[in-house]
Order: sequence, then structure tokens, then C-alpha cells
Amino acid sequence: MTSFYEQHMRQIGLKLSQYSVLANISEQKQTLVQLADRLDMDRTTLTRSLRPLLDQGWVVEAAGDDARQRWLVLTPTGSVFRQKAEAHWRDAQLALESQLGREFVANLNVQMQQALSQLKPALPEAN
Amino acid sequence: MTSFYEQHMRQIGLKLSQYSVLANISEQKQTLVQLADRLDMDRTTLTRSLRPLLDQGWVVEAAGDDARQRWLVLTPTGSVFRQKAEAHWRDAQLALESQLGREFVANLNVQMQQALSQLKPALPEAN
DNA sequence: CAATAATATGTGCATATGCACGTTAAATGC
DNA sequence: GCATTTAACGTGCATATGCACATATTATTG
Repeated sequence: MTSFYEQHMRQIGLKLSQYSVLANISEQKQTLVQLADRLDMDRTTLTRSLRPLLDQGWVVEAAGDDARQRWLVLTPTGSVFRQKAEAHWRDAQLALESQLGREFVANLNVQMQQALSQLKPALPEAN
Repeated sequence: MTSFYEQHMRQIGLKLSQYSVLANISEQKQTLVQLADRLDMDRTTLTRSLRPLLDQGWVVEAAGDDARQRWLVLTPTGSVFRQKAEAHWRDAQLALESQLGREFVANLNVQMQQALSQLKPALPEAN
């Protein structure tokens, strides 16, 4: 399934993980750790997925009162690109649904969410 | 979920992928490609997962009439170890079921199988 | 039967990922 | 107010994976 999405996102030069980040940054500023928590991904992996988005100017880092933190903000350019990316994401979604059935995919999403929330507390090495 | 199984298999020094191979070799000889197909995994990844099993003497390579092929066979020692490994696998399965519910896991298995079989023909880059 | 195609396999290389460690800065304890 | 602990972050290193390529062997075709 991921390779399905990868194929579609490649058309605009994004890895799936990069889209995932872009889609969750939005305009409200967040810290790296906050974002990593939200995405259920490793903090250091996020650092690396983020780099290209910073290089492209879609995301910028802003300093706050706490000098350790780096606030991440989606730029206007990033916002425009994000909309474009979302269209491709929806294409992928539709293509996937045409293979598996709309309900099948919807069910799977619910179940994966459920599995994640129930398994996460049981894993000591959880992100 | 994989990390769940990894934890349990680590107790007998196996990676999940290695167990997966061991569990599917059985005593009937197969080629690398046949086994890779059965496991839906990349041929070259299988080569590498197999190495430790060969080193431990749980699997041996036998030559046949076709000099290109290497027939893979589970040894008696391997068979004994496999049974031990299967016990740990079942432990992991039970632990997982205790977290998610027995039916939930069963359903997931069915759905994953279904998704795989329906998606695979649609992917040009499928293994 | 020679030339070409197909098959079975290993290996180099690039990439994604997570953990251990280091560094800087804030918070807390006494 | 200084010492210690905690927090936020980057980076080195190890590993798993898949693709591209190389090699050897069998099949096919003219």
C-alpha cells in the first residue's frame, strides 16, 4: 500500500514520508518533538524527512523564547505546494480504493488507528 | 506489531524475517525463487535472511540437475529448532491477541491477505 | 551447432530507519 | 547562586531493504 502512494507522490518529487510531514505541519507552529509525536514517528527520522522541505522553503524554523526549541512553520509557498500535493494524495487514495473497495480501505484505517493506540502503551521502545 | 514479534523472537536469537523463512522452508526442498514467491519477499533479501540459517546448519543447500539452482532443505537440527521457534511465535501471537483481541487479529490477517492478493497484480514493481 | 535469450543466483550501492551519544540550554534543588 | 537534572535537538553508526548489475548455466531459435 505504501508503494502505491509512493508512486503517486513521486510525480511531484515527494517521498511518502515527506508528504506525511507536509500534511501535518499546517500553519500552526509546532516543535519537532510535538510533530514527531503527532506523526508517531521517530524524532530523528523526522529531522531527516524535514530537511528537503526546509531546503525547498516550504517550511521554516523560527526561534522562540526557549533557545533549544525550533518552531516549525509552513510558509505560504509551502501552503500552495501542500494543496498540490494533497490532490495527488487523493488520487492515490482513489486509485487504492478502486483496487480494494472504498469500505475496505475505510475499515482498515479505523482498525490501524485502533491497533496503534492499543499497542503503543504496551511497547517500551515506542517513539 | 512487527516489533511485538521481534521482541519475542529475540529471546531465541532470531529476527522476525529469519523466523519467517524458517517457518516456510519445511522439509520439502525449494529453490530460492520459489521460497521468495511464497513469502512475498524480495529474492535478494531472502538471500541475506537465509545466510545465518545456513551458518547455523538449520538449512542446507543441495545441488540438483540444474546447476544454477540451489535446493534449500531444512535439516533435522533445523526442524528441532523450528519447533522451539514456533512456540515463541505462538507466545507472541497470544500476547498480541491479549492486547488487541483474538477476533481483531484474525480479521486483520484475513484482510491483509486479501489486500495483498488484490494489490499485487496492480503493482509493476511487485516482487 | 552456434548465437541469442532466458533463468537462477550473488553483490555493490543507495536509502530509510532507529538507537546511542554528544551538545546546548533551561529547570530544579539545595 | 551554583550544581545537577531534564529537555530539545543533531549526528554517527548499524542494519534492513530493494534495485541495478554481474555471472554462470540452461533453453531456444535460426
